[in-house]
Amino acid sequence: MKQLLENALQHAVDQLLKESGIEAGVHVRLTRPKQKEHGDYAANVAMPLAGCLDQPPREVAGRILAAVKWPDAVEDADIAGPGFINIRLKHASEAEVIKMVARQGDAYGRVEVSEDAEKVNLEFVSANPTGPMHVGHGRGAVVGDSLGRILTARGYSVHREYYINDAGAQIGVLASSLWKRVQQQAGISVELSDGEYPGEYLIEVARQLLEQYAFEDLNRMDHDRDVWPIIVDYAIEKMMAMIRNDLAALGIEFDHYFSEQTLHRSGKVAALIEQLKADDLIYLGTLPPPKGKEVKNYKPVEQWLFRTTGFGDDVDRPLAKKDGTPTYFAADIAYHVDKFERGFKRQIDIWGADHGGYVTRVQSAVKALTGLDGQPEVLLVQMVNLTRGGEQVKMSKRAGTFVTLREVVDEVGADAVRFNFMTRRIESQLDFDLEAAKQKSEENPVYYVQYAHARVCAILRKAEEEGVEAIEAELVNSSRLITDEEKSLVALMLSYPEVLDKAANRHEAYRVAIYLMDLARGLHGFYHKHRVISDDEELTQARLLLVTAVGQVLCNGLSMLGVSAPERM
RNA sequence: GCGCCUGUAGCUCAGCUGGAUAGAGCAACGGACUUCUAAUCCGUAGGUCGCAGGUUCGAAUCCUGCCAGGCGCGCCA
Repeated sequence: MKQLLENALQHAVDQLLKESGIEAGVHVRLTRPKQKEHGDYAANVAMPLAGCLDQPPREVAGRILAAVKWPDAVEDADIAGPGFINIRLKHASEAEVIKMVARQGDAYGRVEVSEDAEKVNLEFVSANPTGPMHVGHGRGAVVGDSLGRILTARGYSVHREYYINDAGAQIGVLASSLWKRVQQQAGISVELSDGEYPGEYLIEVARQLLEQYAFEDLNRMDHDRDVWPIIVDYAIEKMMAMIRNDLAALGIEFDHYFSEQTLHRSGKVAALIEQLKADDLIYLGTLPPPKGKEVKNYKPVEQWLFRTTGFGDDVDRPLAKKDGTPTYFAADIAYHVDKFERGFKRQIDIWGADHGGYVTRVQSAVKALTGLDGQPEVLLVQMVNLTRGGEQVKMSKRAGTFVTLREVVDEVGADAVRFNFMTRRIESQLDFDLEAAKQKSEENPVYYVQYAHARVCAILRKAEEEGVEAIEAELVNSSRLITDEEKSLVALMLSYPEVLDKAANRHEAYRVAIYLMDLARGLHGFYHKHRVISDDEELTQARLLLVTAVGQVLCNGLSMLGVSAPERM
């Protein structure tokens, strides 16, 4: 509908400009006014146009109105305020949305995936396989998963990937931590060193390892050549199993878990470095000491530096040590280039805010190597502060007092975790209160929305009990829906596809959550003011279809967030 | 010191590719269950949109400077 109106207006505007011999293109954009006296849609084109044409805005608006050919659904349009064009739709045609929802069901709001759908690689979570995920990872996971669902609904071909950092120093630390736990299990007295992973989860892993291998056998083998690979592989496998399991508890799955190791083993990282040398994109140099931050034992060291400054970065970035040992950055580039080679020209990465400093350098490198501009599109998700009853939950990785994502999901439930993480823009830090998340009030909006859905179901059950049989949707007289509450629900449902579209285009999945809270509010308000089932048969049928449609849209929206839509609460 | 993010009601947040009287919820106060679920609803009250300039017919929204908080700043990821 919005699109139709915009086209009609745009046509009139173009014509007007043509007549006046003005080249400048003015783009029509419609908004939904907050005040309903301002109509169903409003356009402000006359204002910017007034400047071009050197005429008062209201006069320009008049000329536009004279020239425009409205679609049938338009009741009337008038000029208001400083020069807004307010458009009113024939209400009956708006209310027909309830039939559209009935026809389309789960598909309402979605667009069909076409053959030539744009391929998008969506990388998220990518937590290091060195321990359990924390709530911060959870936020990224939920945001990424929901965005994936939304993009899919809006016709993109989405490929979900998890990048496993299973190479590098941290993996060595993980393995040595596990080895010590194994030794401890065997009764040998060793202490974890500073920096090794103290979490108890490794004790359990050590136990399992010893069920497969006798300690004596492990101890007899050559430590570096034979035992170490066993320990390393076992540790990574167990950590990833735990992570997948925890993600599954949130209803999150990936198409592909991409191993960093494979990039090294296949020689892609080494080849990348050679290529960069050949292209003169890297050079042996020394970086100045970082400013403002004390670096203990700073020593100027020669490294292979990537010329990212040529692509918009502040300083060149180290890619490998002098001896050629690659840094994680080299693997990271190889990974994104690999995505490109697999045909992904759109890459969306969801990272924690603490990785914000790496956006420019990765984009610079990707641009240098593939020519892609602004890829990957990185969404930085801000931190989560975990509180309980308003008190900060103290966490220390070192002390092992660490609240894991899994513990939080088990305590408050996946639906509450998911919805709460989606109610804020990713740019704002999020206070997640464990007590509030369990409470059943508007402070915990997930129940508010779910309750609205359950309430719809209750009405439909009641109708069935009373022997009221719903007639075919197309036969319903939707023009009976004339109260403010009904109109407001109709308008909200009409805007659902627009909300989804905006959420997809701007990568702002939280919009769906905010929308659902509005729709639920509309439903609750309607419920208290009007009865669905009454003696007026025609009205009953119209309202039954209305609430059925609301229930459907609530359900559709909740599915975008991976949250369930219960029929009873 | 530099970069990114944030600053809107007592609290948590929407509104931010400029538009009409800045919105919700919680908390406060007052009401609504013989009715399709009160996990709900209705009403009252609550604001120098961090501060100061600028651009514009019009600024919470864009630009600049400042203030405050978070994150980050080579050989970890």
